[in-house]
Amino acid sequence: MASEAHPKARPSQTRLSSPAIGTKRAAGGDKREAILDAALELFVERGFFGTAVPEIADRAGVGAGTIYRYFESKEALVNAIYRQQKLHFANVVLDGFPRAANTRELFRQLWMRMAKFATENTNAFIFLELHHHQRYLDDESRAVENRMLDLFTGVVTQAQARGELKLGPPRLLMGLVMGAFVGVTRSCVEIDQALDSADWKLAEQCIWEAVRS
Amino acid sequence: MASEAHPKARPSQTRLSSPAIGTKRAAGGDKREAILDAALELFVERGFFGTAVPEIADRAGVGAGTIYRYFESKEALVNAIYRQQKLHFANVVLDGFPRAANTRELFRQLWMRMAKFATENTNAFIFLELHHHQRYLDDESRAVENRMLDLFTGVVTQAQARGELKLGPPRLLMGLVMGAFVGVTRSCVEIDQALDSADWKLAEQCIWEAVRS
Amino acid sequence: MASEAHPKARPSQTRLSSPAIGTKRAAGGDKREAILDAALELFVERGFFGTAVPEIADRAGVGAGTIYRYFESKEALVNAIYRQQKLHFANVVLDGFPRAANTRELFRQLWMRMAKFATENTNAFIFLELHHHQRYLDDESRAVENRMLDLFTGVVTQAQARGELKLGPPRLLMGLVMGAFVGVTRSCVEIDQALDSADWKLAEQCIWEAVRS
Amino acid sequence: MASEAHPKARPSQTRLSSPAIGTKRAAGGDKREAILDAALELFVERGFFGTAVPEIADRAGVGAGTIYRYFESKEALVNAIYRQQKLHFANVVLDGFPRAANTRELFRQLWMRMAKFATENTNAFIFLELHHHQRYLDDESRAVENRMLDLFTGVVTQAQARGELKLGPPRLLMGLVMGAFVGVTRSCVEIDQALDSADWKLAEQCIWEAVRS
DNA sequence: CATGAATGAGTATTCATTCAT
DNA sequence: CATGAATGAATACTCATTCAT
Repeated sequence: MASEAHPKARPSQTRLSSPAIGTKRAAGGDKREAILDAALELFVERGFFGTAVPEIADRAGVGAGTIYRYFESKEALVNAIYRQQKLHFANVVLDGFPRAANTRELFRQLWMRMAKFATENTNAFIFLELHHHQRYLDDESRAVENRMLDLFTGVVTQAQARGELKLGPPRLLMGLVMGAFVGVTRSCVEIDQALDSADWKLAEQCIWEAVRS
Repeated sequence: MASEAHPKARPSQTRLSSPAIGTKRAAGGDKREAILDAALELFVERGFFGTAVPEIADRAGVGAGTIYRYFESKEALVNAIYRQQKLHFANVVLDGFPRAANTRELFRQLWMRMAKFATENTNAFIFLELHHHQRYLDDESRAVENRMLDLFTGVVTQAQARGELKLGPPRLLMGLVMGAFVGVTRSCVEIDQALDSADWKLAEQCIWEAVRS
Repeated sequence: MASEAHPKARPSQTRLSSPAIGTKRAAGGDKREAILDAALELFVERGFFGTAVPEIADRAGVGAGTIYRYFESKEALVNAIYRQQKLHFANVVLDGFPRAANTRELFRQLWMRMAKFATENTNAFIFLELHHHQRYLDDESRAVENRMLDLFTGVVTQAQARGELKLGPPRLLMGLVMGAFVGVTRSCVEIDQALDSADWKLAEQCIWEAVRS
Repeated sequence: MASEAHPKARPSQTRLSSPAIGTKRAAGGDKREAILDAALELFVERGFFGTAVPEIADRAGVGAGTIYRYFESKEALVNAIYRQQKLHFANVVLDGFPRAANTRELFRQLWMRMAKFATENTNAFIFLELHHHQRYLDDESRAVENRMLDLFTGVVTQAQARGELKLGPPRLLMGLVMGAFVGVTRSCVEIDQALDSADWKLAEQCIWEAVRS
C-alpha cells in the first residue's frame, strides 16, 4: 500500500536530504532525489496534469522507465513529494520549537521559521500550497497535513484561553495568518525578488497586531 | 484573435449575468452560460488540465461539439471565464465605491465587498485564485488582472502618504491583505461552512489592525 | 436508390446547364446548381474527404442544411457531379460526331472536342480525372464511365481491323491517348496558362502519329 | 522543422530500401519501413484525407502512437513517403543514365526505366501521380519534384535544338509523354494485369513517333 | 538496475447530418 | 422551403505505463 517502491534501503522519509534543488543531472545513485526535484519544479510550473512523466524524466536526467522503479505511478510521485516537503516544513518549523515561550515569542518563531522555509525552498512552499486538498493526494498525505493543523489549532485555542489572542473560530484565525503568509510569499514571487529580513519582520509585526487580543 | 466565438450577438462581457451557478441543464438559448458555469465548477474541482472537455459538455447538458460553437478552444474557454469573473469581481468591489471616504471606511468597504463576492460566488473566487498567472491565460486576461492591481497600489500608496497605513512595500501590504482574505475564505470552504457576518467583521477588524499605522 | 433528392421537378440530368461556374451567390431557385458548382470547385481544390460540407454551403451561398434538401448525402453529391459532368463530357464529344468519317478525321474530331470541353470546363475535366474509380462512386456512376469506355473500345477495334491504327491491346492505345490528353491538359494547368489552338493542334498531330499504323 | 523524426540514426533518405511492399507485419526494428509501406498502400487506396492514422497503424502492425515516434504528424508522413519515392524514382531513372547516347536511345532508356519502376513499384508510382501538387506537400517535397522537372526540360530543349524532337513548348511535350506513360500504366492497373515487355515496347515506339521530329 | 521504444486508452477538436424554427 | 445551431461519432495526436534489451 505504500506508494513508493522497490529500491531496497530507502532512508527514513523524515530525514530530509538537504534539497540541492537545481541539480539537473542525476549523479551516482541519487536518481530518486533527482526525480523528486525535477518533478517538484515541473509541478509548480505546469501543475500535476499539465506535466508529462517523460518531461520529468528528461529534467531529472533519467530514462522515463526509471521513474517507475522508484515510484509506483505519477500519483505516487506527487504524494511522495507532498509528504516529503510537508514533513520537511514541519521539521523546520517545529524542531526545537520553544513551546514554553510566551505567545508573542511563539508567534514570532512560527513566522520566522516559516519565512526561513519559504525563502530557502520557495518552490517547495508553492508546491505545498497548490496541491493542498487535491484529489490525487492519498489518505496518508492528508493525514500529514491534518496532524500539523491539529497541532496549531491546539496552540491557538490555548492562547485564546489565556486571553492573548483575539477570540473567534480558531480555523478563521489560522486561515488568516497562513493566508497572509502565503500572500506575502507570493507577492515576492510575482515581483521575482526575494524579501529581505526587514520585510519579513514588518510582515510579522503586522500579522501579530492582527491576531493579538 | 478574440478568444470567444461565433454566435453573433453576444452581450457585453462586462454586463454580468447574475450567475445562477448550480443550474445543471441548459434552458432555452443560454447554452453559453451553461457551458461557462459548468466549466467554472469543474476547473475549480479538478483544475484546467484535469478537466476533460466532454465532462464540461456533460455537466452543461450540451453536446461536446457545441462547446466549440461558443469557444474557439478549451484555452479560450478558461480565458473567457477568467475575464468574466475578474470583471464581475471588479464590478462588485468598485461599483459606487466611496472613494472620498476615510481610509478606515475604504478598507471596510473593500473587505466587505470582497466578502460579498466571495460568499455569493465562492467557486468563482476560488477559480480566480487558482488560475492567477497560469500559462494558458492570454495577454488580455493578464491585462484585466494588472489593471486592478495598479488601482489598489495607488490607493495604498496614497493612504501611506497620509500616514494612515504602515509604511513598507505596497505590494507586501497588498499581498498580506489579499492573502489573509483568501486564507479566511479557504478556511471556510475547507470546513464546508459559510462564514457568517460576524466572522467577516472580525476578520476585517483583524486585518485592519494589521495594516493601520 | 437514386442518389439525389426531393425538389420535385428536377430537369433531366442529361440536359446540362451551361455551367456558369464562378457564380458565388445562389439567385432565385437555382440553389441546386450553386451547390453543384461550389462542390465541384472545392472537390478539385481539396479532394472529397478534404472538403467539409459547410464549406460547400458557404461557397454556394446557402445554409448547410439546404444541401441535404437536394442531395441525400455528401456521397450522393459527388456522384451527382460525377454523372453530370461525365454526361456533359459525353455530350460535347459525341453530339453530332461524324461516325462515317475516316479514322484520321475521327481522331481529330475526338481530340478537338475533348480539348473544347477541357478548355471550357477545366475544373470539371480535372474533377473527372481525380474521381475516376474512387470508392465513393456508386454503381450508376461507374456504369456511365463504362459505357463511354466500351464505345471507344469499339471504335479502336474497328480502326485496327481496317489497318489504320497500330495493332496492340485497345486498352493500351486508349490509355496512351487519354493519358497524353490529360498530361497536356495538366501541363497547362500547372503553368496556369490556357493552351492556344495551335498547341492543341500540335498535340493532336503528335498523338495521331503515335497511334497511326 | 524536418518532417521526419526522432529515432536517432536514420540512414540517408536517398539510399532506398528495396521496398518489399506487401509485408504486413513489422519484423525486427523496421517499424519505420512498415509504417511507410502501409501508409503508401492506404493513401493510394483511399487518399490522404480518406485514410485514418489508426488504419495505417493497423496495417503496419504497430500501435497508433508508434507512428508519432517516427513522424511528427500525418502530414510529415505523406511528405516522407513522397520524397522517398520521388527520390527512388529518380534513382531508378537517372542512375547510370547514358547521357551521351543519341536522342532515340535516350528516349528508350527513359521510357524503359520508368516502366521498370512502375512495374516493380506500381503503388508508389500511382502515389506519386495522385499526390502531385497537393496542398499538404511541403516546400522540400515540391523542390524534389521541381528538380526532376528542370532536368527533363533541359534534355527536351537540347534535343529540339538538334532538330530531333518536334518543336513546341517543352512543357507540352513532356506533359504529353508523361501523361501517356501514366495512361498506359493506369490502363493496366484497371484491368489488374501487368503489362508484358512487348506491350511496354509497343507503347514506347508509339510515343517516340509522337515526339520525334 | 536503467533504459527508451512501444503501446493503447484517453484528449481536444472536427464534421456529416439532423431538426426545430 | 431554408436555415444554421446542435450533436456525437470519428479523427489526429498525447501520454502514463510496460517490458525487452
